[in-house]
Amino acid sequence: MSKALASNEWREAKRRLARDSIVDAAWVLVRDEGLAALSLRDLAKTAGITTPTVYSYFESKHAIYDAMFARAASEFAEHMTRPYDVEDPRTVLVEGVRRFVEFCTEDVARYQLLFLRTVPGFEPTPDAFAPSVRALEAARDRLALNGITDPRHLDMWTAWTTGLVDQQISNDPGGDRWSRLIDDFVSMFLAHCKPKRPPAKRAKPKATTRGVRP
Amino acid sequence: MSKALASNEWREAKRRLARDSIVDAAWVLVRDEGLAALSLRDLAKTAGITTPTVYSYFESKHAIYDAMFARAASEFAEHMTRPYDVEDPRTVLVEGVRRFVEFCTEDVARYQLLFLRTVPGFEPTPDAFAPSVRALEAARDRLALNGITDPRHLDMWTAWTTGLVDQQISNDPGGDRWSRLIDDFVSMFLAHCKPKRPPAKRAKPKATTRGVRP
DNA sequence: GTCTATAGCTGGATAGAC
DNA sequence: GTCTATCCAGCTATAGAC
Repeated sequence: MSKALASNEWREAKRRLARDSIVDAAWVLVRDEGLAALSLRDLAKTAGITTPTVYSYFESKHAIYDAMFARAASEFAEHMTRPYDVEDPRTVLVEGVRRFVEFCTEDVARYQLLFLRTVPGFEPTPDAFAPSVRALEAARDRLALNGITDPRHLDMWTAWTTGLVDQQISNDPGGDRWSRLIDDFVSMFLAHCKPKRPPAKRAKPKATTRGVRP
Repeated sequence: MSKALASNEWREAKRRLARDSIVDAAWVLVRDEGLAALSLRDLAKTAGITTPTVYSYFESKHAIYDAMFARAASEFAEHMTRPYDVEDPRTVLVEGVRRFVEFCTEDVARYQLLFLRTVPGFEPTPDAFAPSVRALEAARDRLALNGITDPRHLDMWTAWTTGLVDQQISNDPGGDRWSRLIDDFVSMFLAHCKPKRPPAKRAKPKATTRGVRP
């Protein structure tokens, strides 16, 4: 019976690999055709299979977008929570934004799927979405490291970082007209939001934010 | 001959009206079907005509998007440059952001067309685009009123205002979780960017920005 | 699971009568 | 300018043989 189990595991693994390679192909396609231009015909062709075969791995086109979203979200979480090799809290903050901008600008299609919700009727499933929440929590931690725990301040943080990326991508793609403002922005933010004295320990500074981006 | 001329003008006016009513119908449709969901069949039906008739007013679907863009852009310019009934420079600034948020949140489809460029192969023509530039210049003026003329600061301004709108629409549609942060944001911005003393007159503070949003 | 073949639909755009 | 009728391309998804 252990043999049967092993065989099952083997099957599962193979299936996962096949699914992954379809998702690979999907990303290749959307990166140079645009997110909305994804068609199952092209996808099958790029993946080296046929359309019906795609349906034996995903039950619909939305399921494919969901798998793409899941991968993007976990890449995002991984990219943002990777250890920061600096000790100064302010530098950690700056580095976090830098990573965020880097992540978004290096693959605009991924940015669109993850943050802009531009696909017609698509909503990610909670499972696919989960890693994004982790990334937001990491941002909260980086702010807390600087003594910033007010949820309003976290909202201000997500607002300007998001806007920075947005302007960089929309109005100066490939350049650094906005990304070079990061340091200035962080100074402005800390000057306004950081308590002058190390704050007395508070009971439950836990914030209940619903937003997504770091 | 003056009679012939008048007749021509009449014809032109009638044609403009017909075009306008098609654009009306297009906006009605996209507002509750989504921007990408616009189809010429539905559009014709909503406008009370047939598909070929649409083509006698617009040479392609993109031309319709362009007309929609033109209207949105001029509404935007009008909304942002309407007289500000306050005298305090800071209040003008706050009021400007308020108007911007209001404009974007009151019609998300319009916001998407104007700022998010979410329609596949569509790029607005320069004519359609022109009013947006006017709105950006107005924002620059409002900042100058506060002694802020550094182009970098204008870029920071567009970044955070954009991000504020973006977060408000994406993560709290219909609410005020981000829009209520405007005043706080403006304080932060002025504290960091406003010169402490009225600045000596500079030679050519003229900025050369390419961005779009106020 | 994988294929060939195709159903079934919707899209943008056009021909040609009136 | 406006219609009826239609073309043709693209799409998602499925039936059925192997």
